[in-house]
Amino acid sequence: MARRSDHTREELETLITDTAEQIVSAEGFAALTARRIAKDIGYTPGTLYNIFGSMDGIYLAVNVRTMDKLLEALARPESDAPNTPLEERLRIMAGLYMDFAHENKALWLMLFEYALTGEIDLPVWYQDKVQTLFAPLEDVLTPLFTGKEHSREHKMAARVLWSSVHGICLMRETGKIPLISGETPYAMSDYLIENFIKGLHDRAS
Amino acid sequence: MARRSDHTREELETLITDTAEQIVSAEGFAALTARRIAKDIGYTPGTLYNIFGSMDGIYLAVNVRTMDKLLEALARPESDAPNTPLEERLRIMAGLYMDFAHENKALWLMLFEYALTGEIDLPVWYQDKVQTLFAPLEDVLTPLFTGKEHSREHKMAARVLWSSVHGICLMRETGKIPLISGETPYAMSDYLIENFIKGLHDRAS
DNA sequence: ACTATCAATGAACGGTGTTCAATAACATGG
DNA sequence: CCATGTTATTGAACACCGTTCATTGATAGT
Repeated sequence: MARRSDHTREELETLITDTAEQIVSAEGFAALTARRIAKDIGYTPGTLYNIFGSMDGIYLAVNVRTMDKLLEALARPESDAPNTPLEERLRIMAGLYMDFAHENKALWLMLFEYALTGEIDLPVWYQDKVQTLFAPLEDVLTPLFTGKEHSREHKMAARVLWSSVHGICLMRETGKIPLISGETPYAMSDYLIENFIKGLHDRAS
Repeated sequence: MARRSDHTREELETLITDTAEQIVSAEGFAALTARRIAKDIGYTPGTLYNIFGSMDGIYLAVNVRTMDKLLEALARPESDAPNTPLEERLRIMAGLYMDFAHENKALWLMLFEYALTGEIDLPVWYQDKVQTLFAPLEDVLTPLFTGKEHSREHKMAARVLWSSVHGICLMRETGKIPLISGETPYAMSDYLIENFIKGLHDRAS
């Protein structure tokens, strides 16, 4: 039996989450099992259930961490240089998103595999976390939507753009919806942003 | 033992696919197991493996059928009325897509759950089937891209629009990426199409 | 040192996809 | 009509899965 005070409850939480994250990164979501995590940390599955209640709890913990990393990636300074045109800021941000998804493929896919699989409602704190993902995009779009009467449209534009880039990203990472030969997802997202923003400007004038 | 000539091999194929489709429709992808299908059709799991080799084969068979039904739905006459402006045709088609996803939620989700889960490459005939899904959208966009030099852009526009509507649709059906309160996915897709097409027209002029 | 607490265990349960020797239903030739 | 060969079908078995829970044993308090 493992020494009872080898780790505090908090230490175990992060130890389990760390290990889970590493397994997914290296071998994909399918390799993430209770027995595997337990083996890697030198405990037994029961301990995972003391801490997280179920595998779902572990999935959520890993996903929250992935969202944090994603938010960090989107805040990279390139997109914050002053005097950068709005459209280019958007292109950079979309690029950062796609880069992140590509470099953290398994973790990024897990974000949505799990969301799709689960039939039960996600906890509110998790939903709130998801909401925060839109903030960087909304910030970039702010100049286009001054005035309170455009608040709804502002939110909508952010979500529409987000969904769209996400859809393109899914094409690339799953490889199931085939890209056009020779066409990069970056070109596709640029094309989308270019025309969508052009349309938005038309409205303003 | 079931009478050996109760069903031909072909009959068994469709019988299994039918049953699998029905189980997913009624109870979701998670309820689709080999033993369950076998029980429903009065055979044993082994028979499924004689016919489809593995559960993957059954997943693919169901998905192909779903894609066929989707293609059929997208070809509904509403979108073919003459003198309909291109933008409205697009809005209708996006609406038909979202309607289909909503009315066949479990089957539609299965299309992507499976694609995400599987690590192995999909068979070519399946990839070809996926390709056909873009055709209706490409057809609608044809007037915007006359001339051979725009062939690539034509394909790209279709895929970008498709991915985008798909992303919005995912928001709605999974409920994980929250929609704005009071904003329908239809409004979002309309907003996307309106501005994207406006941008495309700018280019032309 | 004794005791009460409780983290950790490991066996067990009912499920999964999958394999494969045995079987039984059929088709065929004598 | 029977014997034989073929093969679809079976069901037990394997290695896994998430999850539960009585038992155990390390710890902390007295």
